[in-house]
Amino acid sequence: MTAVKLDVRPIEASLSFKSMAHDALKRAITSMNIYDSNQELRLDERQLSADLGISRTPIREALIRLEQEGLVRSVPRRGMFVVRKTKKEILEIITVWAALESMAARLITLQASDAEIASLRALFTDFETHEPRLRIDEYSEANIRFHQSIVNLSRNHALIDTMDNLFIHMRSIRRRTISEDDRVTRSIIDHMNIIEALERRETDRAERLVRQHSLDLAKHIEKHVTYLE
Amino acid sequence: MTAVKLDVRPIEASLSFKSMAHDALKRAITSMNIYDSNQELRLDERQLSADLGISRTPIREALIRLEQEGLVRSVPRRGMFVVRKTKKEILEIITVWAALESMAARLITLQASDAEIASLRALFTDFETHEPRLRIDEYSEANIRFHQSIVNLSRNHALIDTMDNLFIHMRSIRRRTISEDDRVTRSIIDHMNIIEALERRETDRAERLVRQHSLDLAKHIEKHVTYLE
DNA sequence: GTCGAGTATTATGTATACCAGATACCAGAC
DNA sequence: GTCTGGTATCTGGTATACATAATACTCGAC
Repeated sequence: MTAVKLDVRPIEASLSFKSMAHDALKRAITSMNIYDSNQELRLDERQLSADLGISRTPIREALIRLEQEGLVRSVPRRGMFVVRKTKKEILEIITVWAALESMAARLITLQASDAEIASLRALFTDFETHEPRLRIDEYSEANIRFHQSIVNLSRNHALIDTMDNLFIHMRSIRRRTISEDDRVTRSIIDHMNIIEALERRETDRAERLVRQHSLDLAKHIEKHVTYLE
Repeated sequence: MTAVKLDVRPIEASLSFKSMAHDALKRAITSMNIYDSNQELRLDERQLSADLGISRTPIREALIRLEQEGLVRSVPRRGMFVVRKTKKEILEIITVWAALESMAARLITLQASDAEIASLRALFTDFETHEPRLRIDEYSEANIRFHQSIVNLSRNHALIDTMDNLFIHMRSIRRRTISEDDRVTRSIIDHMNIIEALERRETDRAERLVRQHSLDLAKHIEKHVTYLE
């Protein structure tokens, strides 16, 4: 007697309240524009508990994860506060970003397939015929996808995970700065140069271009961004 | 009537059970040699609760932080397990390490004072007259301090924090590999070259040397380390 | 009206209770 | 003896209770 083999998949086991609360809070925090107001943004555990319909325990556990991710800060006996990054901190993050993404570029020239590199170019084909400045939101999204693709193509999970964490703090900034000055044109030129270097497997040049592209953003923010303290 | 100004410091407010449990567990995990046994290393919350003399709540919160740091992994409804990094994961971490430390070297050439750079050289003066291979433990510590100093001199807190996290997983590896082959001699030569480049403010060369030094460690581990799965 | 001490209230930190899933154990069928 | 299914126990996930620090409020002195 032999048992029938049913084609079933494992049940999604990660629906814990803790992780759901984490996702919900993360989304809520990243989508709110924390730099508009100047008030201290305290998170009331009981309030969140009521809003999400679960007890404080999983919410506290979610908040601790958010704290490690740098989205909130715990002040003992006072509560959790949404973190507002200072300009200095943003610049530091971009510097780390530059280090990691330029390493990703190195790895791509050494390990990625031609097809994978070609997929980067595909992200911008839409904008060859249309003026990107007229479709700034779309371009901004393509821009973000470009940078994430570079990281992902590195095939280095430690690097990908570390960048994900930094990315949280950068997304809003990138979207905001892309519409300033003539950064769109500059950005496209940079990207095309980077792709070219990757295609030609010019390891050092690809690394340098990616690093410089990020550090240029840092310079721009340092000089022009005023809404950070 | 004017109030007297007493010279008092803020009371250490971070003596929460949560943070104490975090420290205790972190120390316990990093000091145990997780690669000696092959068993699954599960952490029993109630056991820890009894051992530390506090309730499960702060222990769970400490474990969540450890999970974010990559020291333990939570399996839903099963518990927390001490993470054993695979060889592949260690190599990935070293690659990220290389990216960050080489960026730190860049920053040092651009921003650090001569005195700060000189302090790096001082770490090794003890070993100029004495044969380092005979004092391998001391040299290993100096070696670790050297790398940490480079990171710290970058003055970039985002970078420092990120590296701290990676460092947890590297300390045991570095100590173990330093005694193999003739890596000590190689290591000293590399370090001296790095310091020289920093002193001369040769940004690109310093960056390249630091990166290569780390990637060489990766190559060595890839080729010779067998105790990682 | 302003300041300050004392009190009430609120919210976090911790402990405990409870529930449901996971594991271990046991008994019966074959 | 081996396998299957049932049952007890254990353990993590969540809810709740409680204690103490932090805050808001009140009221009286001046």
